[in-house]
Amino acid sequence: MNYIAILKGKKLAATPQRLEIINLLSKYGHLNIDELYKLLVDKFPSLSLATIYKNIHIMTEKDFLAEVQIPNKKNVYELIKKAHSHVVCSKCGEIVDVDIDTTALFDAATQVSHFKLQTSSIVFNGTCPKCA
Amino acid sequence: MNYIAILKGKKLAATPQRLEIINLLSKYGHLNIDELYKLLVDKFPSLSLATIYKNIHIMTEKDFLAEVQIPNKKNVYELIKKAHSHVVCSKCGEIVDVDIDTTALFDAATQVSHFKLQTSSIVFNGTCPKCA
DNA sequence: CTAAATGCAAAGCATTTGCAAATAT
DNA sequence: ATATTTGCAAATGCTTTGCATTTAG
Repeated sequence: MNYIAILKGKKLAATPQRLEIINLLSKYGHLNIDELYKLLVDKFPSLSLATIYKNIHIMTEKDFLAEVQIPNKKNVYELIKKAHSHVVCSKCGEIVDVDIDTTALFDAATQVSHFKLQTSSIVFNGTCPKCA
Repeated sequence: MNYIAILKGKKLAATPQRLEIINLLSKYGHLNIDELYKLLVDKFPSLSLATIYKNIHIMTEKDFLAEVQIPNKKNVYELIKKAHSHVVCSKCGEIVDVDIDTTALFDAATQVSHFKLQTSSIVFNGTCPKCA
């Protein structure tokens, strides 16, 4: 994946800080602001939290990243991918992407609410195999 | 519904502030902290935001209220009821409860993740009939 | 009467903003 | 060379905390 080209396609400068944020999200899947900061300071000792916030914000706005809200936890960020749901372990905090078919649920919610539905945010809470 | 008895059953004093918070949530369904404050100050001119925060916190802890996270909006609170999903209008912000069957989705998520799942948080985003 | 809750002010975090210096294109 | 980004410090906004006073049981 050529992240430099993607960034430029979105009119964003391919700075080392940005590329490393992307690499980390690609490697770890989901990270919150603090986790990103801790992973980044080694490489960029002068790194400012403000830079992370600004970058997360603009890359989210340009639909390159997505924010995921997990109940009772800090927001985490992930690279944009095809719509999917999340499963969270309440013991260790691990977050897993799950690609499950939500069309029936959309249909049911549409019937009950009479809304025109576009997107969904679905988070399951439970215990992962390791913690079980 | 006798809210005084419910509060006492949970070892919480039935103060006028608490009872009015409950009445408002019962009437409006979902409210955020600011909305509650604005609706409460008329009746309690000396009301402090800290009181609302403390009450929301303890009543949530005692499973009398639930916090609902809506993407890109402030958290709202509702009286505890049977598990349900939420539908939000992206134009006017209206939030509607929908009681839809999520067992198939739980099963699918369990199969994919191998987690033992307990709860889910499901929020749909779309346009309500009035705004359509 | 005593235990809990309220209201105020101060403190604590997370996030945003303004701006000068540095960097990317 | 110009526009964008970075990093710092200050500011903002939301939530929590400590404590004296008031209220509920």
